[in-house]
Amino acid sequence: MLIGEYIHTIDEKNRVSMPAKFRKELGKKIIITPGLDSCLFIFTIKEWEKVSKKLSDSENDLSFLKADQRSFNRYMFGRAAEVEIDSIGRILIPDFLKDRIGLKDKAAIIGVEDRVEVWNDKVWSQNQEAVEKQAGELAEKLGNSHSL
Amino acid sequence: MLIGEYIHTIDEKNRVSMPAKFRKELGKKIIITPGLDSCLFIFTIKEWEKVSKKLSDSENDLSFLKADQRSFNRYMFGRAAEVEIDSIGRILIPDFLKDRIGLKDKAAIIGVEDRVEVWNDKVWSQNQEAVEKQAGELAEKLGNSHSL
DNA sequence: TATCAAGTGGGAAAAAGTGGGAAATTTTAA
DNA sequence: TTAAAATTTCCCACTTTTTCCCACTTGATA
Repeated sequence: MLIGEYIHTIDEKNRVSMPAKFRKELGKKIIITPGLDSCLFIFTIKEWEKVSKKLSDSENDLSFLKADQRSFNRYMFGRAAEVEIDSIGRILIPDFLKDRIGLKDKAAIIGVEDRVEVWNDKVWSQNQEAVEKQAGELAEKLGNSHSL
Repeated sequence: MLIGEYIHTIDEKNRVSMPAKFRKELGKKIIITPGLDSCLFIFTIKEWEKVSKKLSDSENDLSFLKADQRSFNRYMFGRAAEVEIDSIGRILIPDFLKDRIGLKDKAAIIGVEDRVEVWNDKVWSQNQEAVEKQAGELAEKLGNSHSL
């Protein structure tokens, strides 16, 4: 399971070290996509196959016939990248994804069960401060809606 | 799987480089057609066969009126072109397709699972900015309909 | 203090993308 | 029908980006 928070440098070549603790589970290749909220999602190939199967949809209709589907697919596939983890554990973050979440200098790399998230470190810490305050409320809300 | 965003130059001879990452999957010949939402669709020959079968199959459940289907098929088939990828990975975009989406200088070339889309780069980025704002909603909407 | 693992930085080689000239082909006009 | 003009195709060369490899730094451990 992927857990924990790591703050790593992003260098001028757009490289970031994956935390050593994540490497085994992630394997050699990963998929990096825009996430929801201002972060990126990193999936293992296996996990991505599950996700993309669900995205590409319904049996044998042509997915491009529905406007909503087109928009969302463009967003998730069009702005995704298959990335290799290099021999010493680094990945390359494509510019278009880096720009999307305002990455520079430092990235917060977060394990969230079966995926990894990448945040601008400042945004991450602000976000956490905010969540901290509501954590109690959130737990109750979730608890009510699907019996946590 | 075709994924990712690439911004490439379109030169005075109407040539554009296919992203190197797409070339293997696309093969030597491709079909380029007008797409939906001010872009062009590029299919592999194989994928095109699937698509055209589904579009022309009267048994399918496209929820189109017949007359509409005819019009749509004229649109997709009538203005499609078979194009070769040259020895260094470039394609030629026919003028009538180029004009249709206002291509000049820079093209955004997008992998969307099993097709490639070609956009005017400005139009693409505006489009994505808009989608970005609704991504959460869209995810929930699609998530409800087929349990993302 | 020596050693090892993890993270960071940078140079050199390779690959990808871009531009343009010349040959081949097609079109146009006499 | 032929020659000139225009367009298309093929090939080469330059520039930029990416990839690969090596080395340094830091911090934890024995």
